[in-house]
Amino acid sequence: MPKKTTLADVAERAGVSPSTVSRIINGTARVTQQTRQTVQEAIVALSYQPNVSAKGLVQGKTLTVGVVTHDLGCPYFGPALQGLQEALQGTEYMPIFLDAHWDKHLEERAIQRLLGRVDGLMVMGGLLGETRLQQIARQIPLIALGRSIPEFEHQCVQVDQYHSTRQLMDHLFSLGHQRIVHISGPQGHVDGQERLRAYQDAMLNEGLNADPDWVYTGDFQEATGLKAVQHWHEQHVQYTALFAANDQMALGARLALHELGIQVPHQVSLVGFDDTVAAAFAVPPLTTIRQPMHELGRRAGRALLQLMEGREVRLARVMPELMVRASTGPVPKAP
Amino acid sequence: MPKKTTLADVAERAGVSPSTVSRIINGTARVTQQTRQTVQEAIVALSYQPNVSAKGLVQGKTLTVGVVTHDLGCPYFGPALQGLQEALQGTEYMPIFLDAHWDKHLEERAIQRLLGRVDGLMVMGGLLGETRLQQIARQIPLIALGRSIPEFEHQCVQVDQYHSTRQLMDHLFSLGHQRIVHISGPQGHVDGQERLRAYQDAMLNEGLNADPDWVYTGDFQEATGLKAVQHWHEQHVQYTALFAANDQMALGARLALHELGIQVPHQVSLVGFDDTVAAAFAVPPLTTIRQPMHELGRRAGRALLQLMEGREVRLARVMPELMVRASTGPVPKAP
DNA sequence: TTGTATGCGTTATCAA
DNA sequence: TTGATAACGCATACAA
Repeated sequence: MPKKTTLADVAERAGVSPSTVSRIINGTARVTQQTRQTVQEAIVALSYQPNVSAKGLVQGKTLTVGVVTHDLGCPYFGPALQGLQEALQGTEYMPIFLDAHWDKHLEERAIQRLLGRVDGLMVMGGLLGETRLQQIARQIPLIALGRSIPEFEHQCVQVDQYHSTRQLMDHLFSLGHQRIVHISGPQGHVDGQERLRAYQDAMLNEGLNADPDWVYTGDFQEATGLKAVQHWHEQHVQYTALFAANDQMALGARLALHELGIQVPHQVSLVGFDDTVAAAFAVPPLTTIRQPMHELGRRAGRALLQLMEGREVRLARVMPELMVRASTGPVPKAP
Repeated sequence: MPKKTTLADVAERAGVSPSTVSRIINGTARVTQQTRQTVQEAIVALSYQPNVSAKGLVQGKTLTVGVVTHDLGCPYFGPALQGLQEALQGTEYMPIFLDAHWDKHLEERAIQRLLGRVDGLMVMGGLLGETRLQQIARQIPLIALGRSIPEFEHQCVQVDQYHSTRQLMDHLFSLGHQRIVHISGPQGHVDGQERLRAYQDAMLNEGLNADPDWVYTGDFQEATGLKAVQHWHEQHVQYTALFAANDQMALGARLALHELGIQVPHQVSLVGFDDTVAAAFAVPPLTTIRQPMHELGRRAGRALLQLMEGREVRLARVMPELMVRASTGPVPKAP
């Protein structure tokens, strides 16, 4: 194992002091063209790599940011992670990702481990309570994606869940649907609850008595969508449209409908939420709400950088877009 | 910003020396029950968090590992990332993920940035040449997932691409298929090339002249699967089975077939590779090769830990499993 | 414009 | 069993 080259090595080779090398690397002070040249060459010749630990220690930073997701493999967060990474491009920061497996305690533990190890934190979704998030926000630069933290709203990249869901419901109403069932998100999930509330309000507003049986509590996984449809089938629940709180469950439901020989959209219209890649390539392509996660991730990343520089951020709420595709159609005539 | 509590603070409060505190935290030496008790309390009371930079500096480690993927949002790698994370659970290591956007130069740059910043490296897939990987492996503990590095085979988590593809082809042959087209992976991708080679060998072995038009060069993205089918349609290429080099392209192809009114599997049988979640929930569910990515990620993570401890690793090749689902059926009788 | 000296928080070596 | 002390590699205040 060859001993790592340090600033001192470079300095020696270039015939200058370590501080000069440091200054050249960081652009902290002006130096003569001459010395700069010599030092640059020495850096290349020795293929010098600064030691992050030392740098971090002296600057009181770690040059990393922490990202807590529900599930690294989740198609919903993927683009957001990429966007974040793009934002970090060109900076000295690198992201550490940890997932919480949809478990509140694991989430807490992940954050606990991350604190004191990163300079900034990003929470994607998340089940943690608002008070806890407030505490964290006071402790460390924090950006939340898909959550609203009271007193820290400007540090939250928010997508309007409620109104876009209402828009989705209006789309179904306009097609004549009245018997609309819903697969919701898990209990603690804020966005999921918003979508549920919008569904309920929309039904109420349309004068449709929302049968409690029409809501099946899900967990955002494909398998649950499948189970929900089977459940309604066994209970002989009749419906002409199914709104799943995310695309993954919608696609699970879609498979179940297929297996039951129920045609989409001729017998049942199907809608999801998120617009994951799989939704666009489903058969038939899924009508859904497009959350521009890539862009949001990038925005969140930039905001986090600002926050870590001590600057203020003021993030605006995003209105997502309704993507009408082939999975929705007019309500069937004869039952 | 309250100044961070340090070892010294804890020591002062507990009335002992910093070294004692350090020893207690790391279990480096035996201490009396008495002092241990006092120190533990001080740690909790001050909610002390060790400074990773300082620790890293003195130990010559960074306590992080780097992971380079093609695409963080890719459904194929998600489970592997989770597995890796599980392996790191309970250790002091945390993962930094960087994606290379399927670009060789970005991959090189990502690795460059990671070197000197992490204690170990994991390359998932990747387009980098073997010689470069060898160089890297000599420099830093390296585990490759889905690649074989000459001289470092035992540091590679490998899945047998060739024989499993042959198995897949045999499945199609046994159903009577002869006109089998293939959407391949990108040029530089080793696994993709293996699958292509197996396809060609299988066809040859079956005495079927593999029309060069039957291979469409893809890039592992959904959209390409769609384009391939459109291309063959325009060229009036006739086929009864389509083998896509991964599930994502298979699902893209599946949508294109749907739009052309071609039934799966009644008119065309469809197979993919990887067994992503979306494949299992496709309509109809996709016949494919299951790569146990979660398990492989975990295995790779454990191996990396061993490597960083200076121990040897000896990873065995994995034989993936053929998942026969509803997207494949007997070759249609009349054309 | 450049060099010297100091300290960041921790672990490890050596005494006690 | 414990404490003092010396690194670790870098940035920076201060001196030249």
